[in-house]
Amino acid sequence: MASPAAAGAAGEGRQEEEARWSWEDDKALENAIAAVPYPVEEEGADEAVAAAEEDRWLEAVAARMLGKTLSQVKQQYKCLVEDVMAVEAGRIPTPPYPGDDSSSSRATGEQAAKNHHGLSDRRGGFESGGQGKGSSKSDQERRKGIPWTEEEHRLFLLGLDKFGKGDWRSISRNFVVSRTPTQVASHAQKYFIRLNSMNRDRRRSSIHDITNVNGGDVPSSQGPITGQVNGSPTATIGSSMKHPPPPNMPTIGMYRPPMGHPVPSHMVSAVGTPVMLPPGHSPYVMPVAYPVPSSTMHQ
DNA sequence: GGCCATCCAGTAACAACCGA
DNA sequence: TCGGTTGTTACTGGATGGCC
Repeated sequence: MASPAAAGAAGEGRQEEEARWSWEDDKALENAIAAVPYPVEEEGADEAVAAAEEDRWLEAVAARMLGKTLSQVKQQYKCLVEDVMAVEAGRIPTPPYPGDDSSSSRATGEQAAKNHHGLSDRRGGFESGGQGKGSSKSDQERRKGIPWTEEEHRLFLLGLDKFGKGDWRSISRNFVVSRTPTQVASHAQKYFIRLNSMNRDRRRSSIHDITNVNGGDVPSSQGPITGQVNGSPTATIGSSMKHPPPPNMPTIGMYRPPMGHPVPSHMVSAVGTPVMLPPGHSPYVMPVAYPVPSSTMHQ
């Protein structure tokens, strides 16, 4: 690494600061990005105008970043965008998802999309490994479950918020791309069962205790998967929360920049959230949420 | 319009894992 | 060791689309 002395007086401080961009800083940036609505880009808008809009947006984001300058935020944001675009272009491989042995078969958005192209069902044999109906129990050992990560569960909640209960296919395709619709449905089943039993007595902590994308706990207002939620099929996380997150604690889902905008639509995952990894990890991308270009979305 | 095939979501049962 | 939690699988029934 270049020494601060060699870097020159002007640049060294900045570079040092950037080198110290911590996980907490990333988290703060994520929240800031989520909190500040991205300017709506009008069709046919001048590029200069769009750039100015983005500058203003970045200023607003930077204003929320205590201890970081505008240039630092811009720099970090730029890195973020470049990393994500690099991954999208295939220049950076998506890292294997932790604990997911099968990620090799569905780690990428392309493969995930392929898996979900009407072949995701057991009839279509999406599990090329062959544990569908075709293979008997005796033939194939029962597949060990891959625990859902907190991140996946949050994405699941976001998908639930966006598509509502029942559209597991869309949730799988656009949010939890590392899971099949069947898996999402199964997870949802457990989730709602858990929610239902929450009121009685909570015994052991569970990933299903996370009922919003901020990781907070919300009194159960969800109906069981077997019934509708308060009479509304889409009355789910976020929109229907009894205790919506305060303005200064934006949910990831709130960050929904307009589709097609070059920066946000690339730097964020399909869930509309910047994907963050701890410093030192390269790409700001986790296979679970990336990439799902809008053009590949169906339905 | 009726029939058929396919897709898809929901559900129950099962097995593995884990904590008290 | 036992019971709770979780993920997977098998099965069922409704919805949808194509064909006659």
